[in-house]
Amino acid sequence: MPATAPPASDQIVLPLLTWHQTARRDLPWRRDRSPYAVWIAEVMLQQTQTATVIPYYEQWMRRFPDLAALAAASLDDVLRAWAGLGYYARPRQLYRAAQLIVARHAGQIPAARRELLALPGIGRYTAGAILSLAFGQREPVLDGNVRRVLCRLYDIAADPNTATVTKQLWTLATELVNAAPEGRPGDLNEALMELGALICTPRQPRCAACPVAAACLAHARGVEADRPLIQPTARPPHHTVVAGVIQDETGALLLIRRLPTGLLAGLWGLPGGVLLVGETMEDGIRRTIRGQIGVEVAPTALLTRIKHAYTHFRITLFAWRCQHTAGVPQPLQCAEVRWVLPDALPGLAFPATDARILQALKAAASA
DNA sequence: AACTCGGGGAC
DNA sequence: GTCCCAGAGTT
Repeated sequence: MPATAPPASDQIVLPLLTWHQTARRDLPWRRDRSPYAVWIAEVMLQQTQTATVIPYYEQWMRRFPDLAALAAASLDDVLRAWAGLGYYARPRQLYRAAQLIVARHAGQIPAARRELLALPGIGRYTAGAILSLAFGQREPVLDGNVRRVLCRLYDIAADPNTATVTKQLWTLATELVNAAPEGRPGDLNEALMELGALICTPRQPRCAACPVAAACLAHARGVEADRPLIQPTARPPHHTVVAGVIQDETGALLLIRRLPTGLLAGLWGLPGGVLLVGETMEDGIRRTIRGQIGVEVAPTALLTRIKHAYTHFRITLFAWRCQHTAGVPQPLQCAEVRWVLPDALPGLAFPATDARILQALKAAASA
């Protein structure tokens, strides 16, 4: 009997919990439901897929096994553990929050929604996840998975990212967690997310295996493939970026540390920048490096070319070997500049692009 | 409400 | 190539 009306919470909660008991994946952060473990995992999982997070999470928990270890670390340690995972405001906020928890909450992660939301990097979703998964509280979560699941179950035909629909979805998520049996709000929230990850997927949802297909309004209407409604997105701009690989006679590399705000904040990298329209790569290298660290260089040979997509633009990055011809490096448009021997590179946090250039350099040196 | 902020898995 | 992921903060 296909659904003809929006499902009642009771039609969803028990089938979902029963399904979840056997379908639930064994993920590293599910073996430890301590507030610290949940917090770290949830922040790492923000806009980041499970498979990407797993190795970072395991390494992080070895390096910073509890909140005291994180609070006692240096920001550089924290950024290095995060390097390559993206959205680098996250580790900075995690670190700041750890210090605040020590100062305000005697080192214990607070179990109150208001206090969690007051911490940097913890928004409505992450607060709900910590409160329900670690503390067993009846608080809802709404992430990308739950958003999609709810848009299908209730056949919400409007743009799901508007404020109106988002509010509606939070209300639905609240109703569902309120209908969970005593002591099961965390399981219910996890089951909703797990359903979105395993069954109610963005493309080709596995409705035949879905425990709540009978209650799903979009499925009954045959429109599950069109929920949630997607709106066309503009193509992001493209930039050409140049970077200089500058080595002195000892083999040391000239590296910069990025400013503490903005893109890739606080991470290390090669000097360089975005090419102007019509500018040659050689001119661009000389100009950007002069402005960034006040030295004159002469590009000699192209080392490698890398294509990379950021959130709002794409780049093609050309890394050139350069001769340092004049000037003492100084941090004009960066936080720091330093000559670094190859052995010391593992001690610095690099974004993915710079890590790839350094890998190419290492490969060329050993060839 | 619009914009910023990475990187990669899956198709 | 495209879509989108256990989102949060700023303007």
